Amino acid sequence: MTVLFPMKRYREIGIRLTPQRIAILNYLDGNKNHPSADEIYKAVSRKFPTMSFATVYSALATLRDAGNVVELTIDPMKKRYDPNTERHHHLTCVSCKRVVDIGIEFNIELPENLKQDFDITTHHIEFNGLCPECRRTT
Amino acid sequence: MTVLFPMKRYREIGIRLTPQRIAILNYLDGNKNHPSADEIYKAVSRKFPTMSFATVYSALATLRDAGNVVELTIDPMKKRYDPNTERHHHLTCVSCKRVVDIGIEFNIELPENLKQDFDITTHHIEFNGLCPECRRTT
DNA sequence: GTACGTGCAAAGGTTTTGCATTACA
DNA sequence: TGTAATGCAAAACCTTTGCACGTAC
Repeated sequence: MTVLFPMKRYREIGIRLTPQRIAILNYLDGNKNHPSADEIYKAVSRKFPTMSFATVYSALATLRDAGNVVELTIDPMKKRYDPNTERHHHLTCVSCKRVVDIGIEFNIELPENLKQDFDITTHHIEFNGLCPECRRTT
Repeated sequence: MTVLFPMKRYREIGIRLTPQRIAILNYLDGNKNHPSADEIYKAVSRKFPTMSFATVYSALATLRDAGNVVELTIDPMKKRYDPNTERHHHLTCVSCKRVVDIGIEFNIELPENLKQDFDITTHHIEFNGLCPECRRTT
């Protein structure tokens, strides 16, 4: 089991590195499944039977505030977490319901009158359609 | 109180027009506030004291399936409903938390290799920033 | 040592479900 | 009249909170 994330960096940010948080970070590192808090809890508590929901939620909130995970609002019923903090977009496959990364930078050109009215800092595109796997088998 | 939506159309679609549904449709018609099920319940039950949550939820699910309202997944804690079914985007104001329509058609140009991999049918852009009102007072 | 994280249980908020009753078409 | 919607209550989910205890720094 390799610690793939920069532990030193978390200390610098001021985040206390507890075994539970290390386990969560290890689980999330490179994870492309956009897991929910419950899925993270289930996975991590396999190796950490005493871990509680409250700890997962509080750890995720801390990591979110520190900018180390992104909270996704794609699923209507629960939050999902993405360790990839670089700007990217998501496709929800209407067939298998999976959430797939779309790592393309689109040129969202705002009309001048809109620029004058709104002060837009970020944007996130939610695509719906078929993922490559489902497209092949349909 | 005018019935502003095409009642005949709902009959044609096969949706039964109950007084409760008419009240919900009247409340939603032209509504730009993207209300939650709870807000819809509160507003409609003022005129309809016997109305229950279950009725609101089931009516909204029916209207969503019939394509008459859009279920928005912008708010992490609850679904919001939009009677505007034409394609448009949304800005969540980081200051007042309001959800504002962005009625601009952006040219989301998909790269060729992406087009070959994915079969994308729709997209929805979530903007974050300041709405015109909050921008003025900040 | 101290501030902060953890674990447990309980509560809060949103949505769904089961079932008897009511009413649209 | 028959099928579908309503109303009520309870349950199912997801998330948050309070508090005593434990631990990273």
